[in-house]
Amino acid sequence: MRASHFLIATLKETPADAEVVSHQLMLRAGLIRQLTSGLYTWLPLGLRVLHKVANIVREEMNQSGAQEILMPVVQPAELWQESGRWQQYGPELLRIEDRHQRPFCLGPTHEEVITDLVRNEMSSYKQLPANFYQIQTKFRDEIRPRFGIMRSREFIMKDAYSFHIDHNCLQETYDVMHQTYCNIFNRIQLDYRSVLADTGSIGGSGSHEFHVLASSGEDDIAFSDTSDYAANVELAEAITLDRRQPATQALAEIETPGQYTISHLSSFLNISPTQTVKTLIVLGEAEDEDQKQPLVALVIRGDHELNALKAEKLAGIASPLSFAPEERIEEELHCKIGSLGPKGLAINIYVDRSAAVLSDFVCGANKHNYHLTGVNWGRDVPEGEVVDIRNVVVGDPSPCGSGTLEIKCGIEVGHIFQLGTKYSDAMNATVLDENGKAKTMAMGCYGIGITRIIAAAIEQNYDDNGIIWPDAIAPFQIALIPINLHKSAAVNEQCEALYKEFQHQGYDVIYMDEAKARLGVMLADTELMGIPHRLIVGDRGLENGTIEYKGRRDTESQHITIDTIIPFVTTLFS
RNA sequence: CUGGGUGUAGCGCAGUUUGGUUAGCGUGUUGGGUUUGGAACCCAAAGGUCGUAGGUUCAAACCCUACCACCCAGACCA
Repeated sequence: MRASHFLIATLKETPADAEVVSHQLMLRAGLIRQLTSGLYTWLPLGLRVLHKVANIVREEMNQSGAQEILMPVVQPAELWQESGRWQQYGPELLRIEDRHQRPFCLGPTHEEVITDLVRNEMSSYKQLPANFYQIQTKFRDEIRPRFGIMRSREFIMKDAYSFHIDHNCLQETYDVMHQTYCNIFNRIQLDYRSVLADTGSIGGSGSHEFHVLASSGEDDIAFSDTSDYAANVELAEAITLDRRQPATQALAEIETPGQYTISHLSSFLNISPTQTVKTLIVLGEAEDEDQKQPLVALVIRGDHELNALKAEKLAGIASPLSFAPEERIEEELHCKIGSLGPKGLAINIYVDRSAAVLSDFVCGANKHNYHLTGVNWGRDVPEGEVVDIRNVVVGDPSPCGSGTLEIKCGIEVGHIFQLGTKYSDAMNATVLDENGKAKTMAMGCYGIGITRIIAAAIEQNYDDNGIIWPDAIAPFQIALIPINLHKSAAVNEQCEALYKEFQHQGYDVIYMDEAKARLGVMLADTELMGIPHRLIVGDRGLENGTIEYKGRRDTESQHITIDTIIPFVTTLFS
């Protein structure tokens, strides 16, 4: 590509409304422009990257045996009513009507459409397993789009859906997809982790997320420092190896005026927050629809955080988890929120494992402005049911049994699920089995955020001068930069020859062929755009028979003799 | 949705407190000239419904009212 025929839309200054690095650099390098909140136009440079990522995903998906299809963005409401999600989905689902006032939606995902297709087209177990995928635009009316392309409303996703006669077959495809995803992220050269994940409202039995590690990530990932174990903090099991010690103190009630938080309380008493517990009151499940939801107490160690996802899975606790209103606590427990404790509570009590091994601890006295010290389970307060309801913290023992946990931020770029029969049941998607009986197919679904990968790759690869693309997804592999093009016939001739040769050999080259462009501008632009390899052709070098090479991450240039430049470039990409 | 912030030239901003002639600066753009190994210099020029609508006033970018858009935090979210 000649720069004279290519929109180089670089910006010298950082646009004011971009906060995270990838968003800033995507705007500055001229990859995207914002149309309105959460909607972006892909400029020529950005689209090149998009295509490279999509092609890698496509190649690996094809390699895995999946078949590419393309489904509509606009979907009829009937299908969503059939699966029940027309009601379940909130305002995130953008609903529209056609000229006949027939209801449609913009697809945030395609389970319904694919299930409808497969139930119509597939009739025998002999056709299974089958895995269909598409690379296509999705629309989710996010409450708050942010971080540019990272969480936009419209985005491009690779989504695949597999169909199986039984769970074993599903597991096999799931494992193949897990490996395929590893292949994809390896090819793009991202620092990523596959982590155990929550299946969320989509249900099913198994799920992994793929996270690119970056400080701007919105998810927290816990890892073992000595094994491969990795899990989303939402899901990571919190283990305690401590044993409860025998009681040594007597129970005492002390006045603690104004001490309503753990940090205030522990500095007031000059103790560690790890010697305290906090009691959180949440809503339970009502026995009848018209009955009030009962209150349930959750007790965790003072320095720990409640994990809502774990808590709402416990028997008798309402999902989604919600804290009890203060009025109900005061009314029914006769105590304000800063002085709660497990002592004498006439409601169900769940105690986190780490809180359950404490002895001689401090907790609220259920009496405004009073706390108890020297508290011991069983002797002073009911034992409660011991469960895992807290977030893991750095230094916790890894649940895999090896090493301790570290926590890093991750950007979710892929997610694979075993759906089971949730959609095939609802939509009656069956095939005949070996006995000629109709059998509901088991399903898996597998997503990759194509556009999000681009932002994630930048978050992981940039410096003060701009983006540093991994070779596999760079918009151009090589920048060819002439010096004094308008004056030097030798430079012109050499560049044209090299440009033709690179094209002939199939390299993506951006030839900075604008006659009057200044060197500094060309260097700054190609660095900002993140072109991984750069060749400079100037009279000075040509006189010595050399061309200058510099890799985007290199600190020094190399002078390569002209007749070895092609083999030299070949070795760069081998 | 709640809270905070911002809307003035393509981009980054000043001017608004205390209303007053022709709305500025940097950068970018166009034309001309001098330059040419890291965003160069000189000259000239184009480019503005001051977010929108209404109001106050002799006079509004500036004061008042309503609305809209975008950004940030939270909540929410396969």
